[in-house]
Amino acid sequence: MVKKEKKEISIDTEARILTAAKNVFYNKGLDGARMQEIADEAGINKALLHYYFRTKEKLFLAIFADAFQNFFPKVQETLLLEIPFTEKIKIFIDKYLDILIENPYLPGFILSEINRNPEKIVTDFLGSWFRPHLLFEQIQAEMDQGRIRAMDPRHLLISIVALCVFPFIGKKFITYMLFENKPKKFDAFIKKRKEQVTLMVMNAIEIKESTNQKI
Amino acid sequence: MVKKEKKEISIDTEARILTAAKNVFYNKGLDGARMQEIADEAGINKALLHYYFRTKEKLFLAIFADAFQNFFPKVQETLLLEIPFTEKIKIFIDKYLDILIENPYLPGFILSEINRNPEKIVTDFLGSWFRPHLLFEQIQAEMDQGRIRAMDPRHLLISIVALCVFPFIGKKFITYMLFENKPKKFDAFIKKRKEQVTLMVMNAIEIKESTNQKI
DNA sequence: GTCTATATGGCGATAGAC
DNA sequence: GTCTATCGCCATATAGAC
Repeated sequence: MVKKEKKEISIDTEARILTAAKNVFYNKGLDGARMQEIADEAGINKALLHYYFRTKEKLFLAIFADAFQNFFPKVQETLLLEIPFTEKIKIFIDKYLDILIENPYLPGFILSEINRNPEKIVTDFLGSWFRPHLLFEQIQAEMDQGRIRAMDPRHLLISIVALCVFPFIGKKFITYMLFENKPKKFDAFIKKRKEQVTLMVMNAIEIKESTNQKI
Repeated sequence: MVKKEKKEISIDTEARILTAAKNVFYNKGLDGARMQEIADEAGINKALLHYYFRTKEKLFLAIFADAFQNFFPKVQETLLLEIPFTEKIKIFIDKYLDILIENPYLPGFILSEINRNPEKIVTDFLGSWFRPHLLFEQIQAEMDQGRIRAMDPRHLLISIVALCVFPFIGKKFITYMLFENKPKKFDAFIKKRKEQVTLMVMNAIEIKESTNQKI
């Protein structure tokens, strides 16, 4: 099963471990993953795993931290740009979906781990720099000036994230149920999703003069 | 920790086991759950667990099947009603969110288990009766008759589900980040979400005569 | 049905040769 | 750095008394 070809010099064992661990942890989660399986997939043995990363927990943390730090900063980046609000939303959706397309299983992984113990995740990874209220203040200002529909800013944020991220969280199931279990069909579907989400969000924040809005 | 008061006649051990198992499996997942913890929470011991449900796997399946069968039929029910389309959507969102409010951790539980092995879940639980194309046909008919905006029906379905279900999937994290870790604030927020989601979806399917829609 | 005690196996982790 | 062999624990599961 595992290709065994002996290497003259093992150049990047650590990299291969990380790749293998990523695969296994993403699919099985911390509890479901087995060090043996990671070792197999990396083409080495368990002992060597422990030589590089002393414990399973530490190996997992390396994977999680990497995933987390490659994800949230990129996402937040757009939100802090000093550009008109609707432009910002459009760019955000565009970039956010690009990131997700590149890392389709990342949200499910982060989410499942966050739900294990949110406090630890937040204090260890988010504590210092995640600033939703900066965004909320801008949204609030837009509403005060009557440029977008009045609503709880949190609804808007959650809705945007939901529309973007949900298809990936349920990717396997959705692919199975709606796309004959053919990932290519799912991917094609996702490509068209940017416009759909953008349109939906723009409609949601737009103020309709003709009707009496109830909030 | 566990209240030990000896019962004269153990009336409903099985029910207590199921309740305990549900709690533990919902929070820890199949791999993370411990039979000892379930036994403790049910106020019995491990041996008795195995007396009622021979294996951990079987106990888990009992919980999962129950969750699944209490969820999907209720959801699908509304979708098959013979009523005008926009009415249907509104009722669907209303009932769907009611179900979710009563079972906030159910979607995360089902989702994580589905992603473990989608084929098995689908063949064992969904195979026979889940009929998305019935809904899709109605959506298509509405679009053909020009009553709603033209789009891939799957985008619409996924968007509605996303808007409803996502806050619950990320409940712990969202509560922590946006509601000072106070579940009551999250609940209050969710109560207002029905209107938000309904409004958003209605705007999304509405045809605007004034503008040239690009799909 | 319910318990205590124990068997069995698997997994994370280490020892130690090379 | 990489391996083989093994330890020690913990979790599922069973045996058997009551």
